[in-house]
Amino acid sequence: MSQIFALVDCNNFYASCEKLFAPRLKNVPVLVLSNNDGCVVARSREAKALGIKMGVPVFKIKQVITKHKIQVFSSNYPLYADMSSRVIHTLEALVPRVEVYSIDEAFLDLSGLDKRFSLEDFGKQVKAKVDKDTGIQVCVGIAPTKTLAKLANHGAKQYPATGGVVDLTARIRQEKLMAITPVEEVWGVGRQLTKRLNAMGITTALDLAQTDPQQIRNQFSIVLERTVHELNGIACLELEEIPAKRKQIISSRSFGQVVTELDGMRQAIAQHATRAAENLRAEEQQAKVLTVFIQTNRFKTDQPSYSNSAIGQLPEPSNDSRVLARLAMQLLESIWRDGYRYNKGGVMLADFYDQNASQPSLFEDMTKKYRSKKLMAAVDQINESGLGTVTLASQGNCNCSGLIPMDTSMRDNRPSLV
DNA sequence: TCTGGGGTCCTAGGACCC
DNA sequence: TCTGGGGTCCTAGGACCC
Repeated sequence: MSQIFALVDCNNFYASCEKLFAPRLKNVPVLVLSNNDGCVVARSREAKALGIKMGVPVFKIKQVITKHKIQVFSSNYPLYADMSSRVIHTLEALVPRVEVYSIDEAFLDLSGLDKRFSLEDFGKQVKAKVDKDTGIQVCVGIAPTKTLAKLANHGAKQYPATGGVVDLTARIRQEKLMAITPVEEVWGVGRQLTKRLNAMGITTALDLAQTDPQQIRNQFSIVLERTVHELNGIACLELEEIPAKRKQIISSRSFGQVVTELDGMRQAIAQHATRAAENLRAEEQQAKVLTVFIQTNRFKTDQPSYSNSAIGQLPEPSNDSRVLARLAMQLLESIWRDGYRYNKGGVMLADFYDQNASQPSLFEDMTKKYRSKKLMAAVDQINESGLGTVTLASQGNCNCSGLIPMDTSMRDNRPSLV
């Protein structure tokens, strides 16, 4: 049986979330900014119409913001995550198989849908139900492959006459849409590939679909070859209901203020190590490899630049904040150089092991391990309870040792941006 | 003054083994 | 005398995604 996928994508998600809770923002251009309010990461329909581009630094569009009285918001991830789960909840009540692809997108499996219904009608029902339940507007793209469903969704967004739903199950419709869609809009084709494809005379999605897959594989990669197949209705990507375990966890951030002293950097890095460890424990995993990196502002060409990273291995996999923070501190010492103006730093964890299936090594102290687990569980519970916050002394704000309260600025569990 | 923060997969090349 | 070649693992870097 051939498959049918639907891609449901929330319109201007973060901006829409902000609008939901402020009726005064109806028909008003809205922007949502990245951490530290650096870049634009979401624009309402009205803001897009003013020509504001995704990812642009705010300071470059100050005048436009003032002139058009654009409403600007710092990002509020807990809100977006909450709205996202409400949307997903609605979708899961409508179809049996849902893949949560990102905070504002989900693939649905429509293969088993009753053939008496038109797919387009079903798409409209989905759209109406999400609107009714959550107030969020979505577009729906329907097609026999994920890549075509993405394309259908793009069409639904691009052309208002579609009513926000495009059914691309018929080949003739696929070709019609592909012929008028630039190749860079295809899922998996980014800036670099676009340059190379254009140079070969491939400018539309249809051009790409009609190129020999073997040639694409030879000149590019197996990834782009799969894209060609998918554009031709041959599914290479399956619906993935159960998210794969993460293989890497990163905690990093641009600093609000430039850091010039090792002490300040120690606090920041300890904080990142702790946050990464929290995320690791939430996954019930342990890490064996930790990387620390620090860098100066790459946009400032008038001051000396420096960026470096150091990788360390633990003798045993761990998700104990204290163990990971200690290693992070050692690694930081090894790459720290005085005399630079640092604006970013972070911690990466890798080489994961299942916390519940780990083999104790010959020399491992099981009592210590058990205590560590109990302590970390208690810390996480307190931190989640909202009763207060417990942290490591190295994270700053106190000169005592052991576990202490800290400020909450970095405690949010932020999902990835759109 | 002011430029995000996560993730994934693939490939190429080197080390090493037999 | 004969100095190969295939497999695997690891890593760095590049490309993509949201």
